[in-house]
Amino acid sequence: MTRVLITSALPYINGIKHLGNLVGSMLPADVYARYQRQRGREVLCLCATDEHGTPAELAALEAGQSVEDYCAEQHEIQKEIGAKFGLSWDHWGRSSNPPNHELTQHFADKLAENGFIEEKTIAQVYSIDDGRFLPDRYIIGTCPHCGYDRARGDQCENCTRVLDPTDLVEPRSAVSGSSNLEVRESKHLYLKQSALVDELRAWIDSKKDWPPLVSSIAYKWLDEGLQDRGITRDLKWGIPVSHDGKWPGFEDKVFYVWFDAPIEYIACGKEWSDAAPAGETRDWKSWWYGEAADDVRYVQFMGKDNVPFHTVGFPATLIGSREPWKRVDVIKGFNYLNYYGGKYSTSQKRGVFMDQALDILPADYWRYYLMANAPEGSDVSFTWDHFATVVNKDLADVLGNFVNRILKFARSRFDGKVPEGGVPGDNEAELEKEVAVRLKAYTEFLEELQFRKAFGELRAIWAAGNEYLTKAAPWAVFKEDKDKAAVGVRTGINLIRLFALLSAPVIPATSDRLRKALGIDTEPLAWPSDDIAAELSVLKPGTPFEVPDVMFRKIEDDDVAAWIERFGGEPEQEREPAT
RNA sequence: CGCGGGGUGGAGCAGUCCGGUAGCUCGUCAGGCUCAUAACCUGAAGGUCAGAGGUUCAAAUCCUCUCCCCGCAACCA
Repeated sequence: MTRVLITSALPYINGIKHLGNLVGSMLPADVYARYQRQRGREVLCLCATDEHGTPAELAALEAGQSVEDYCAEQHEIQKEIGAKFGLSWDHWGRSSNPPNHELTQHFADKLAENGFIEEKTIAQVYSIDDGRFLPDRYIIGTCPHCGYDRARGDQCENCTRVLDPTDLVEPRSAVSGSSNLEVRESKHLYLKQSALVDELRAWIDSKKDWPPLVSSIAYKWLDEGLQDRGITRDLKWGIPVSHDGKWPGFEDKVFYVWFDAPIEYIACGKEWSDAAPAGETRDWKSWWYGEAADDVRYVQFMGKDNVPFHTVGFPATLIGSREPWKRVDVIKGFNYLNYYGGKYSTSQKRGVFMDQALDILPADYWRYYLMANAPEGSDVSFTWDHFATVVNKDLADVLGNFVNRILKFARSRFDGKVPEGGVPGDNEAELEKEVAVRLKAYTEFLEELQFRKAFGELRAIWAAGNEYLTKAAPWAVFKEDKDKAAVGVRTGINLIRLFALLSAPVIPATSDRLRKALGIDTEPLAWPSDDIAAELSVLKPGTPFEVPDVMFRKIEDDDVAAWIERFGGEPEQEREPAT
């Protein structure tokens, strides 16, 4: 049987992620993993914190902690929030853990053996007062073109011109503000991506089924000519370049975060193996290496900003190792979720972060909204109005209310048990037909990773339940034909079971509640067969059920107003004067 | 000419690869039902598919040009 290996772009350690990060990588990876598990496939879903790099060091500095303590703490915080969101990864790793050290150094060694590593000496800005080399963006000064006094060393945000740090007038450190800077020579390792262009192109050419967003970004990089890429940095926190007597002279350097972060996908597998409970054997290498991994289908999820590193950078590392490491089969890239058309901004208190979201409403509200409106085709704007509309209509009115209306009626007229009597007729046949068609489409869309369309079908299946109930109208036929009413109610309750199964990948907690109400929460969570008639008669007459509390509460106008107040909404627009 | 994505009824989107009377959700209006979270079901109104030109019996869909929005532009992750 095919095994499915799933990784999500690693969230950076620097603080709690916002909803854009969530919907672009971790959440779809989880939804897909849950779906595949439910299909009975063997799934390994991995994620980890990406902990190296300058921002981590600076965040630790600001927090007054050592970078080790800071990362350890943030790792746990993100773990907890991920769990609360129902993210069901099989292992939650750290790019700073020993397996990644070993593997990253291993890849560097292999690349060097195969002639893909080159040493170059480059000039970099060093801040004497900060005691560190500064990446371009951490140097600020006056733009020589437009005079903007807070231009960054890589680009002026005001006039958008690309800059070199040495272009800046009166440059200073963005860390301390110190202008005590100097240019120092520093020796670095470069990955000769240029030597791997043909192999990369041949590999990408073979991926006919990649989404346009992904292949176009990949080809763009290849077409523009791949530059060799520095894979080391002058930092203290990271994976040491010098090891086991290799790379003398690099004792003060670590690998660049973008070199070691994707390798953590593999190392995370090893962490997962190492963490196996007593009595359980986990073989990470069978997922990642050689012929043993031939039956593995590897799917990666990420935002579009990450695509180049996964289509070009990381594959170059794997190819250049000349070892048979598993390469990705399908990359699912996402556009951005914006907040009211603008970027999320922590400093301006605009946007919603994962912890705040859960503070407002349970995870399933967010999971459904985000996946049903995932930024697949283009960037998408989050607005509270839209969020409220989707939650109210789809979750509360269509799904939640369906559950409520059928169970309450069944409780008052049929004694809290699935009623017996009667045989399915035309209404049921029509329902089964529609559900069969939509289930097929839903399943195909999930396989194809087309989430918006998939959850459009799921919604339509929920709506078909209401449509059916209106036609069957058990409340109307109850007095003169109790058997007919029994068929309607029995079918309705079985629809709830079906909804619970089909909805589990996206709203797992709700699915649990529904299955608990029907007393089937201890059964394994399977995917329904295409025999809908059979699926709708699984719960036999006499089966007891409970009426759960309201499944989804409605979002009121007052809520929306309060959230806009709290998080910031649409920026005040200049109204055109009515002339 | 830096690269990519997008511009479809009031809002959000599908359809564009493989041309053939413009589809979905929300909103609006009307009707039905009254089991249910003022819910659900049915029907209707509303679009010259950013603009211009071209190919064709026929274009949202192919070609050319223009305009607008968003992202990226690789020592930021």
